[in-house]
Amino acid sequence: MKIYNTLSKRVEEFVPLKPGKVGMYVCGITAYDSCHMGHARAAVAFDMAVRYLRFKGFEVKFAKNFTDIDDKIINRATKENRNWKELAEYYINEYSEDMAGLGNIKPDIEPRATDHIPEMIATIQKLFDRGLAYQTKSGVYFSVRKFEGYGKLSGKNIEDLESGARISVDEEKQDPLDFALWKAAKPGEPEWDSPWGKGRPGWHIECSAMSSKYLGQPFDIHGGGADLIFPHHENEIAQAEGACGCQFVKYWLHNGFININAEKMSKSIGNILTIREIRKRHDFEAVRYFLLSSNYRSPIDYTDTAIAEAALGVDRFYEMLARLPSAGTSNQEPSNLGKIEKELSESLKTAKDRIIAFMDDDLNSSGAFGVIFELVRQTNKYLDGKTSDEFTKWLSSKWNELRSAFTSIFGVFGSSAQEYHARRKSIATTSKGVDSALVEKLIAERKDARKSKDFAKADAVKKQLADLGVELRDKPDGTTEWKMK
RNA sequence: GGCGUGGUACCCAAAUGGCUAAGGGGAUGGUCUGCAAAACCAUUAUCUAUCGGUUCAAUUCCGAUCCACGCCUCCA
Repeated sequence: MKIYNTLSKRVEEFVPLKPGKVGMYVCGITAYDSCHMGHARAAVAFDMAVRYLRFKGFEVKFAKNFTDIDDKIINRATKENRNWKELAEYYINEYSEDMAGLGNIKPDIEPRATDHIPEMIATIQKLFDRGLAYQTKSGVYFSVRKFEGYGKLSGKNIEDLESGARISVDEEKQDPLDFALWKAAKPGEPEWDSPWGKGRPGWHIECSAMSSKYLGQPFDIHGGGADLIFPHHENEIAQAEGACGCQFVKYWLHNGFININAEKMSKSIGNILTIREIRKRHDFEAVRYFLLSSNYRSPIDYTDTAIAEAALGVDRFYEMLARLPSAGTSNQEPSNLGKIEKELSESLKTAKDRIIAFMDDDLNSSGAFGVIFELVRQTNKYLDGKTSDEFTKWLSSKWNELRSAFTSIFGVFGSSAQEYHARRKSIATTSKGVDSALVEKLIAERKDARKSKDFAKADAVKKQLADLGVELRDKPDGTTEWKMK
């Protein structure tokens, strides 16, 4: 399998450091506010990566951190007159709920910065020992110029960075590029003891210290949003490699950004879309399908229309699923197949390998979805024509097999059609304020009208329902199903 | 200014040095249906931003141009 490594800027063959095992660390959140679609995208992208690696048979140890001490947390806590620890705890819980709601698998380890102060202090001490750190009145800093190779991840060189006008000049620092390892305590702020006086850790040091602690050094994969490449990940490398004298991470993976209506999502524009807000309006499978329908490295544009279109794709899948008999499957492929069966059979047999081929090529999820939908069309085509019990049974069992693989890789298409429709209906009626009881009552009225062949009345009721956004489907057995358009 | 990414049909989005340029959504016509819905069939890119080059052959490789976007400051 191949993955794109930001460090080499090319797609590389993935070879773990220890055969069969993968250590993976992804930057989580700073717990000071509700999480937004950007967090959702990063989380889903790396969730897919972990799921796929496990699908391939790797034993994956997956860690994702929580930054629970930071300027932003302190500022917000002060502003809202809350305890900083309680605030962080609150948003960590919210994040965990959001992630579960999106169908992400919980990381094996979720280390928190404040639980690892001694590890960070030890790392900083090593940097002192190696002459890469120095102390000033405001704290301890990393001496960027003394670390050979600074800029290798982001492709920047020190001179370019130096000449950039946006670097703030701090009199205390020996060089404007130097960054804080330990911040000296300010009155009223949380503080810990250290060999350099009371204070708190800088932002970057936690990831270097915690990832190395749980995954060793070097470890296989480090992921995060593309915006973290510089300075965060660059600094992580400098600290970890500076302290250890060995390589930090073999493969660096970065997910692309999400825009909102073609605009960058930012607090100043005021277009932050939180995960919980989205989850009220859309089913998680639609959100996941949307996020996975383009390459994890490309920027994507969020619009409500885009999610609605993704939802139609998911609908299409479950419409097909509902047509397959759930009971009575067979592993025996019948012989004597017609042309349509033969074609379908061929596709069913090759689907898994085609999906794997796409995913092996830098996690090409969109290609993998294409395989599934091609199969959906062929399956529908078969079911529309002459069917045979034997073939249908075999078809069902092949789909079960495929679906279980697909679900384990992407975390979608794993519900039953009934579950899916119930969920979708509940979200749609709630978000649009439609009363299910009223809908049922109107459907009953229409049924009576149809029975007495009063089609004018039946259509009038139908129109009334359509105005509510309700779409009807008359089943052959005389019952009527409905869903929200 | 430095570094980087991308421009594929009405929209989203894969792929590829030559074979019908996936898939989803939309649109139009048809089959089915009391009417619909769903599903299926047909049509919807003689062509992959533009201009050059390499090649027997390029959308795919190289160069230039134009356009869009990201990072260089906290940020998924």
